[in-house]
Amino acid sequence: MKARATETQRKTRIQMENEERILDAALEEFSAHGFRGATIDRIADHAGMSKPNLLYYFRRKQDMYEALIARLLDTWLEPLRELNATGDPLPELQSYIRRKLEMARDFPRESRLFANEILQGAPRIKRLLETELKPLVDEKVEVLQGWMRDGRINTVDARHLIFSIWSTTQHYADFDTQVRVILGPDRGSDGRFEDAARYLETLFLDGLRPQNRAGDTPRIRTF
Amino acid sequence: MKARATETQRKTRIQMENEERILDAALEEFSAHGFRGATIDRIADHAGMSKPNLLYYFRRKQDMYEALIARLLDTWLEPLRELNATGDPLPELQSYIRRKLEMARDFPRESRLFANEILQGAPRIKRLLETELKPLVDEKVEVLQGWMRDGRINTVDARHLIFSIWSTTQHYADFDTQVRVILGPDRGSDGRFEDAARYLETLFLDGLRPQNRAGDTPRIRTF
DNA sequence: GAAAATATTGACTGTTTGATAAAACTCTAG
DNA sequence: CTAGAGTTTTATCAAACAGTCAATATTTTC
Repeated sequence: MKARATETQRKTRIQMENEERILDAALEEFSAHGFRGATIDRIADHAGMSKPNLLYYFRRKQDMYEALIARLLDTWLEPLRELNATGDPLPELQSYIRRKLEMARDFPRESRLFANEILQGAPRIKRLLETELKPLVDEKVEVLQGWMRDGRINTVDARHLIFSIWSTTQHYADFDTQVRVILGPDRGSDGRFEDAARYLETLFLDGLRPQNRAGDTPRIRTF
Repeated sequence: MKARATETQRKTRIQMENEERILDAALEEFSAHGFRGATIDRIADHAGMSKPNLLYYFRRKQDMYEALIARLLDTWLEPLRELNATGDPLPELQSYIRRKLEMARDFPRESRLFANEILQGAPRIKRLLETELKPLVDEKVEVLQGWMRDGRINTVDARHLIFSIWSTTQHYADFDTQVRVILGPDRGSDGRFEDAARYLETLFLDGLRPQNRAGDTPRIRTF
């Protein structure tokens, strides 16, 4: 057996296939039960593989978890990275929100994995948050504050603005169960996310105060 | 020994004290690790009590969990219950947001316990959500829609509005670790929550679009 | 203050869990 | 085809785990 750790990139077909299957199963379990709540047995089961066989590819439970976290964080920050300082502020923010919402729709397990980790105090990724997440946020906060100074968006606390975009969008992945209970079965997943996108657009652009700007047609009461 | 389950309410001093200590320790563990990740040993440790002694008061792990959930949900829904149909819409919503934010500040462990449960698919409280949470939300959605019909608040999807209030406020409890990393140590807990309250007020009332309503003084560019 | 009710403990059980060792099997490059 | 690398399985282990039980200690009640 060759040491897989040292020989970077020399991976068998079987190795690639199995690691993929394992990580998918691990994502399922970790995102549903957290690190401590997930078990190697269940992950192996879910991957259709014996436990020792799984442990041949990932020697420790934590190795799977770390592999998942590593590939996650990069994808996770991509939408924020794309926030373009030279673009128009409102459309930029709108498409940031849309991209985050799409990630919640398309990668709910990843979102829940991340939520689980933070919820439990981020013991395994706090360092990463400080070195990867914080600098990126600081950079984008500068961009937002520039827009505010120029009067191109309302003046608010930029960091809290980012928090509110994260929380509102990720809510649809992390609290999916609750969302379904409240919304009922009428509208499928696509409908839910369309409604959410429409709502969030209004919230972030205009808020809840009744809109009576110049140029608006007066609201008509229907009885 | 008398059966404690049948004789409702006849509780010893020691019983009340110990159940309190146990539930506090259980809250600590469950909120940090989820149901499966928490262990009776650690809860007993944290409560300064032997495991068999703890199990004398709560025969099964699940009993502690259910006791916590039961007392939680009622408190949790109180702010929404207080939303007053006959009040002024914007102040009513503002104080709902403020109350939710105060709960995130004062009961972060409860918030995380709830988040953990939902995150894991709410296997133990889905029924409760349907019988307690949904009807209340439906009732308040009516109130919000009434306000919208009367043009007293902007017209949006009322259910998603509620989601956004839940997610933005609970974020400060559930994602506390991440929030601290981003905000740094400069501002203490009180400052964080003051800033959050101020920001959320602006977001929900006015959104991000630059405010140029009649009566506003024109923004002055400073170079 | 003694009997009855309640509370606590130590020793234990069966099971699950993370992890290892070595034998057996399978694939693939030459 | 075959030798060796790569893969899978069987058997196993010690620790952690949920939960039980009977014996002991403490508190409450009369």
